[in-house]
Amino acid sequence: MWQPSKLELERLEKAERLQDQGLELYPARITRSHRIADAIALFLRAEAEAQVDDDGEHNAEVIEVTVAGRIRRLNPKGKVSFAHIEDESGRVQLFLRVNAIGDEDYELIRHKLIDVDDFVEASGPMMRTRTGEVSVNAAEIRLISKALTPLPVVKQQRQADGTIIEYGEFKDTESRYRQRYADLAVNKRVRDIFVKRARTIKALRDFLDGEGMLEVETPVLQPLYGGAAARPFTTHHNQLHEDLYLRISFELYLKRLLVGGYDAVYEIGRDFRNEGVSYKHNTEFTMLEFYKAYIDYNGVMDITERMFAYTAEQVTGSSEIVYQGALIDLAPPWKRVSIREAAQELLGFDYMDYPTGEALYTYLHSRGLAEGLDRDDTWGRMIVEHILGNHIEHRLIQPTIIKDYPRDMSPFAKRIHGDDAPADEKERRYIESHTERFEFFIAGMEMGNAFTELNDPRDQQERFVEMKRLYAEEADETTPLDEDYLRAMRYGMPPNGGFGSGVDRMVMLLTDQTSIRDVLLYPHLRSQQLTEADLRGQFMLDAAVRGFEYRLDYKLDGSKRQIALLLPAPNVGVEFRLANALAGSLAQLQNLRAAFDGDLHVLTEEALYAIGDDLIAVAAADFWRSLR
RNA sequence: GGGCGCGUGGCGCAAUGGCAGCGCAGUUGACUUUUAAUCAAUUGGUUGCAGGUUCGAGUCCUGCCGCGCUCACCA
Repeated sequence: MWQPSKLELERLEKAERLQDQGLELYPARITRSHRIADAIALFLRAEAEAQVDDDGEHNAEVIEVTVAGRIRRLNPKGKVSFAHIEDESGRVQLFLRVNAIGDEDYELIRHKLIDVDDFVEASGPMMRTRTGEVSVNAAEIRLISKALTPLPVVKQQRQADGTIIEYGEFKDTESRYRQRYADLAVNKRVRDIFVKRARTIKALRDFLDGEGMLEVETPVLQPLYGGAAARPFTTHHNQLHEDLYLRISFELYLKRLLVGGYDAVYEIGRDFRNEGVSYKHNTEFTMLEFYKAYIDYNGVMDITERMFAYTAEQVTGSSEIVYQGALIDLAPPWKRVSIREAAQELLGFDYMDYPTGEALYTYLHSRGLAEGLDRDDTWGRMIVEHILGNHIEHRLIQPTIIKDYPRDMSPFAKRIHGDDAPADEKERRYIESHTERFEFFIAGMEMGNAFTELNDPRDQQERFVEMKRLYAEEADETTPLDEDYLRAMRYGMPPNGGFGSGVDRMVMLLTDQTSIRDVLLYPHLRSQQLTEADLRGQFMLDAAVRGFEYRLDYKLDGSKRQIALLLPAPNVGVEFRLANALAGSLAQLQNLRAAFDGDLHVLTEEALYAIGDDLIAVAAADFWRSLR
């Protein structure tokens, strides 16, 4: 239960005073006529169209408005005051003159019964103040929602060139994430990020719809998980007595739909992976996947390039974006190279010359490139995770498609299909051991993954088995073999190309953010340790639920290193002292609270001094019962 | 999970082991064109939690909690 701070108590008192004056603090209806930005635009237009008459006076049309918003700046003065209010569209100044709004309302402003952070509604004609700022010359002002907790203080100074300097910025990352509402309320640029996020997703939908793809929704709760290599979250359906998994990808469900007769489907939704978090990983994240029949991965590459360029244009106005100071051009065509070519180009060797894990490790080691590499890794993993992941990925700033992945890393991708079988032994081995898969990288970050999808059920079954054999020992739970998926494929699946991409990373790119947490409204954080205030609140809640009106408090007795719990209750008149307790140990306070429900015998106050910490809970429980 | 760093009034930050301070916000008063308004006075902190060393701990040590960065993990 809420324990008001000093600042909050002050505001509560103001709220009571306002109520005593007969004001409604939270009215149900307001009468806004214009968004703030629209009001300003109307005024500027009227001003521009104004005629200059014979006396040299401007005859601009009078723009009467009623605007509403949160007070973000308040400058109360003796007889004339100023406030800035803000709605989603923008900010406008209120010009508040005692003559115009009347003594009674003016007093509310002058003595700050209406505070910064409150929502108000103001009516009057638009005007310019002497310094030229467009303002509402308020004839009326009305409180429409009282803020009892003040927002973090952020002051802004607008420079002559329009830039805004902030003072006392709200920037503690933990507080910002835990109280995102306060972050958003105070930091306009944070609000802007999520506007762009919404636009990104809308642009992606528009694009894919335009490509003739059908948007579908597939299960989040799945009896089997698959389509990616990640540990899932497990949950349980009570009535069905069945364990279920939160999906780690949409892949297998979407491809079943191609069997069903749709030519192209896509889904934008949440995936959940029970893995570590990082600047580019969150436990739940937004995924985009599409599958389109009758194209291969080259076709997917074309769509990818156009989709990213289109989305960037819709969101930022240009397919050229700036990310962390680097100019990045998303317009097609992008550079397309195989992993093999990229390694040749950037690292100067052909990994096909080292065709086993052992040989490759030995070579990389001799080049000094083996740091962090596990010599027992498979050949394919060394190439993808180590060579690409550790030595190439971070260099790929401009959009780059890296294609043709080792087969054992790509269980849902078709083998490379060349026009002719190469005569050369090495090239033949290359084609046999690689698949038509590509990943693409922008700003040194993996942005997505795509294949020419495997549609041969016999081959697919083999791959499932192969994966199990290769990775069984290290997988905590081996990726399950999905028999139903194989059955679907046996009915006949059209040749198709598939695509998957993390939408959050795309938003990072388009909003110039370096952490995925800054593009998620509510990034996952560990639960907070209970604070004193929380626990007191819990006690009070218990009290309220049980119908007692009393206050619980405790303080440290410094000399004895003891804590005292004072439980004064009106009509009971008991002041109880628990000694030797806990000394602030929250865990023990919690036990104490839990014990209120216990069935325990009565102890006297004197006895409390004699007993150890653990028994304090017992005593507290008895005290509680004595009140009942 | 490993390494490094951080945690001090509502917010932003100080404090060679020696009286816990400053700015903003708040409170009271003044001010009829302010805009980080200004001026005067003023309230508010058991320094994340628990131990330890010390005459003395915000500061040093140990453990825990939380956050950030980084490494590992993420076919």
